[in-house]
Amino acid sequence: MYSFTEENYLKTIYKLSFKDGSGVSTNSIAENMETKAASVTDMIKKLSDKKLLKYQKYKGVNLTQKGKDVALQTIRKHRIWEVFLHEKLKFGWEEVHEVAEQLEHIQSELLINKLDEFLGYPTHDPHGDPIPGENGEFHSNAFVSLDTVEANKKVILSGVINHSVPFLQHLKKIDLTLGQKLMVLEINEYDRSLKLVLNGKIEIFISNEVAKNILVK
Amino acid sequence: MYSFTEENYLKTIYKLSFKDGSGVSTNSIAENMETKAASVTDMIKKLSDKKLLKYQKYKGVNLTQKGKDVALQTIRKHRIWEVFLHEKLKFGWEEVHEVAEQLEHIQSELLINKLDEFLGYPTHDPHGDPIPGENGEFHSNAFVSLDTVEANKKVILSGVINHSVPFLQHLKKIDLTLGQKLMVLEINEYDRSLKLVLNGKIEIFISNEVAKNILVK
DNA sequence: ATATAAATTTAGATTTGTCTAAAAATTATA
DNA sequence: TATAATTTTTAGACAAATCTAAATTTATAT
Repeated sequence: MYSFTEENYLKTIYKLSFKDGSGVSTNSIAENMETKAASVTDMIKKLSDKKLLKYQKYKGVNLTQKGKDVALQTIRKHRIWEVFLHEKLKFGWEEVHEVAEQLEHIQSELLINKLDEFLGYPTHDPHGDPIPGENGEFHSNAFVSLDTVEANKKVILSGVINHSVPFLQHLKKIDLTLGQKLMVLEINEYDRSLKLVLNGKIEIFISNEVAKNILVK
Repeated sequence: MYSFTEENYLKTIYKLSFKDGSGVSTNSIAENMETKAASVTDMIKKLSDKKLLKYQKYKGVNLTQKGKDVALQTIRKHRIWEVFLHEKLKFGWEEVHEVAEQLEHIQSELLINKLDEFLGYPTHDPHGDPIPGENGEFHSNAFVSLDTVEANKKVILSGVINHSVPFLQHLKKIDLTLGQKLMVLEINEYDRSLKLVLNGKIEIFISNEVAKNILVK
């Protein structure tokens, strides 16, 4: 239906429309896709012709409903594959993204629906991001970042903001994983670093930088 | 490493080298890949430049060891994915091929090895075709076609020669599946059609045309 | 308000894989 | 063996996605 490249553009524009607001700029897309602005302009014209987005010269782009649907289905496929890689094939959560970037473009409705069923209809991927439903519905999860949690409150690690491999590796190293029960024991006023208790046992320290990028509920 | 298209050419040439013998012809490749002879000539030059095959104008092609390796790894991936689709996602054996044609091009050594482990290192795909090992080793299975089996001999359905969807659907319809225990009860001299016993219970009739395309051990 | 900087688009070229039509080589046939 | 038929290759073109360099538009700063 849509090419590998078209799906990637739509996915990127969809994500940027939250970060950048409406009217996503050519340069912003180019940076995110690691390509040149001229290439983006070309592709935008193509996607505009296909009614996947609205485009006015020099004014940036906005996805149409059709464009959003394609983006959401691609994101859905990506996240379902991530769950498969993590839960069934035991990939680390820092390893799933790269392979899912390829798998998300496999074209087969049947495949993704059967995979979804096989995995027990997961609602979140291994980074805590919600998985859109078949019709694009989102279970928006009201997570808060760990640096806003008050002391002595018990929470569950439910997601990350920073998805980079080094960050995820660091969390793995200090034994922080999704679903982990934890409690903020102490907040250092000076640098807003935290002392945490994991599973009511081990105590660890984390910087504010790390806390800001962890989501809990 | 190699493109989707390059892998498909190598896979096709590899298979044709058994059917057609050495010096696989341009036309033969074109027919099998549903493309034109001129396109094949172009691609052959490219693959030859990359030392994946030996090519002499008007004389057909032969894969180099490097070319065979790529073909075998692609076939390995294809068949492992077929096992996954059939065993875990409950795809019918007539449905697995099409999706596996896409999945076989996902580039990740780690993925295919972890998937292989997850599936318990299968040796054959859902059509009974052997799965090459990581180093391209084949467990060549000495199956025989059902039309050569003598009466009253117990055998196990171990593969098919015809891989077409209609044929596989027909076998499904008459309850013949891989691993099925069966015995030839009677061979009709006139048309060489067979009466079979399945699992020592049900009796069915099959034509010689069907029997020729079933492999047993 | 005008000059300068930054962002965006256009023009023209490149790569990959494909095609059609024509030419050349090979094989089959009379 | 000469001619016909078939196969294969070449030449030239096209679509998708990309790029560089130049031109144009918009934003910013004095």
